[in-house]
Amino acid sequence: MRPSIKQVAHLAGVSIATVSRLLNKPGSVSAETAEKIHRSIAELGFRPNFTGRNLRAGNSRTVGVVVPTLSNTVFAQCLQGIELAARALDYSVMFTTTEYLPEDESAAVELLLGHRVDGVILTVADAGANATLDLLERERIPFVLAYNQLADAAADAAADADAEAATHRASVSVDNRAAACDAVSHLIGLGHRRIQMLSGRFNASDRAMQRYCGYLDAMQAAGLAPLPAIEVERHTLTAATDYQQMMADPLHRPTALFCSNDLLALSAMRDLRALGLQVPEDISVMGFDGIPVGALMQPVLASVVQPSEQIGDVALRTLVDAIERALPAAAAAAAVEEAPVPVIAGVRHILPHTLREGGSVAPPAPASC
Amino acid sequence: MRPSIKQVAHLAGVSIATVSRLLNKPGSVSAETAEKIHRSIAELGFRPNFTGRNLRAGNSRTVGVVVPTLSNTVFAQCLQGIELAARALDYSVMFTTTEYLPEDESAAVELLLGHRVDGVILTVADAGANATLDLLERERIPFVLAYNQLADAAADAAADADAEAATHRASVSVDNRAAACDAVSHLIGLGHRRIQMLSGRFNASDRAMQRYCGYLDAMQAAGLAPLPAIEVERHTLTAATDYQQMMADPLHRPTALFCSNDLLALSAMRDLRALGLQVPEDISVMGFDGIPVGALMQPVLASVVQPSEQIGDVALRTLVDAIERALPAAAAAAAVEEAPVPVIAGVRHILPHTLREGGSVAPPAPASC
DNA sequence: ATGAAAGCGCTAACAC
DNA sequence: GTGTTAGCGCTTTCAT
Repeated sequence: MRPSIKQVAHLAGVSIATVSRLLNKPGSVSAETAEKIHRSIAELGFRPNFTGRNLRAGNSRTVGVVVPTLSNTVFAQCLQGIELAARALDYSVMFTTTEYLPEDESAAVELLLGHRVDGVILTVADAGANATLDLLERERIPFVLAYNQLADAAADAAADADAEAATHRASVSVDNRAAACDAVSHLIGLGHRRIQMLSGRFNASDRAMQRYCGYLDAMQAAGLAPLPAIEVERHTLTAATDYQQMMADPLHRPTALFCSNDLLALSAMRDLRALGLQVPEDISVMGFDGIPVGALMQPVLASVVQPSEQIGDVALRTLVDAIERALPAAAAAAAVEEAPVPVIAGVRHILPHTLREGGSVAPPAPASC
Repeated sequence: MRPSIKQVAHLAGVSIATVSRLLNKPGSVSAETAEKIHRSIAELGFRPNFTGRNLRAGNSRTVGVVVPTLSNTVFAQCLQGIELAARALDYSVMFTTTEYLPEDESAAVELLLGHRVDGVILTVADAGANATLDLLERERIPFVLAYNQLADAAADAAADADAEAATHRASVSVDNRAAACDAVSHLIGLGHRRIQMLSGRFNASDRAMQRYCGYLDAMQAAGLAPLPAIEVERHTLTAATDYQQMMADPLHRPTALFCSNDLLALSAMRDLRALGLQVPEDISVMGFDGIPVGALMQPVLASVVQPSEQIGDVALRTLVDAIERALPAAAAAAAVEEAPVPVIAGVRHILPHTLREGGSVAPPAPASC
């Protein structure tokens, strides 16, 4: 076994309480005993065991993170932001993936709960009706959604009583609908009229639907006929033959594609090339996410840039805020035998998005208009 | 406070030991008590507290992961592989980043050690002489290196006594030197003779140096004059004016660039375009890593493909092997008052690399030969 | 300033 | 099959 506070105390000839005190508030022990203890610690190579500390304290200074996958740069960057911020605040990060499987969301959270994380940051398939979030709420574990964008309080109030709870939930995201609307409006401004949205599965990502709404907003505002979105699985279109046929027809082919994420946009560009189409000459492609490699490509992928690392950073700081605000509250509540309310009251961070212009987007060819 | 095994026992009218038994080996309690206990668990929403379990058991079923950054897809994929494998084996993952700062490596590991992780997977700047690895070894915490490639046992034996220790260390990687040699040989086979290596800082990544050695191997085997590598910071070359001058000169300009990683290759291609050079017509570019987006680009980025997710998978399984092999050993050793040896004896996994051909590489223009 | 002791949640002997 | 008890490493009253 590794040396514990006990061996240190023994070697230094003091009680374990004194060692603990030195570790926590060094001011409260005399200089000479401190000296002795420090020597013992060094000699034994003692390192405080967080497990013991956590058990005693009832908190772990650890947050759990649940994202769909790390294959999408967006989530990797977000996790990066979370980790950086966590380290700065002296928190540790326990990390899990769901592979976009809603049933894995609960399993992941259950595991984190078993580890007694102090809070959770997650990106779920659908933040609207989500058993995992209900679980978190029931357990009164602070959590913050990343990328999932909660409906605003006004909308909630108009809805039924269930929505009430959602009002208290926290999320950090861009305004997906407005951002998508901006992107599509940009295409319209360039002269495009037949704009097709290509989207990840709506049931795998509520953002996809929000972005489609933004597409509808822009089309309708311009008096254009919106098209139904094409939902695509696994970022490859090669199997979608109906889609290929549409693209093959120069008369009905859209002049611009708006993709619900950059991976999709990149794959689409690859597929379009395979079909013999040039971007942007034959068709423009606009992405969403603004992943860094998009800017290295030729042509540069035009895209809505989300501040992913910042989303992680803000999510973590919001979460820690809630955790630490809950601490005194919990103590007070315990005194009156009442459940604490560590849920985060309606913090809906909307971070600014930007439009990255790029060579993948250009005015439509005159013939197409 | 959350319900503990104690409240469950009380509500069910049994002792805490019985509850614990039901949780661990359900066979050992009678059907009716099991029923009662299950009801109490459900009623209270009880969830076993790993902290208590870990404190008692002395292990945490948690592994620590330390990588330089998540901004590089390679590490994100690796972490993905680790997480998947960990979940399958019922382990949790605690994750940290070093931002390529060697001094952060130790800090990260110290923190993980405080959490009493059962083992660590890490990618360090330099696996050769590394205080962090020495610490891990001293603490007898199993660890596995990912991407860092340990020198082989034969080389160690020839070296001094210090190298002995390294023999027992585990690593999972491709054969960086051979892979780089393959890549450069491919370029040579295409007719290139002036091949320039562009590399990340040697002191930030020992792989960079190993890959440079592979470059040297290939050049020398072909009887060509190797060029010193150009070390580049932060994946952008715009500041390196001497480099720009070299590129501007069509006579002395290399006909091919071999980059120590794909991000660098992509940045280089962007910079070459800015200089008015065409890839591959004016110059070929070969990368290393085989990040997925490379295959979506036009031209496709030719690259050495590392199986990053598999590296993570193998690293985790190797680690867990070592952890669980160490358990009985530790118990036995404790009996005879001797230190256990959970270090992993010289497991050097070399995973196969492949060469992804792509349009970024072509034979040199006749004039350049 | 320091020590003694209780207890956080859990498991594993050891009784019965 | 079940209960009693000790103890994992730590913090924190409460004494002194």
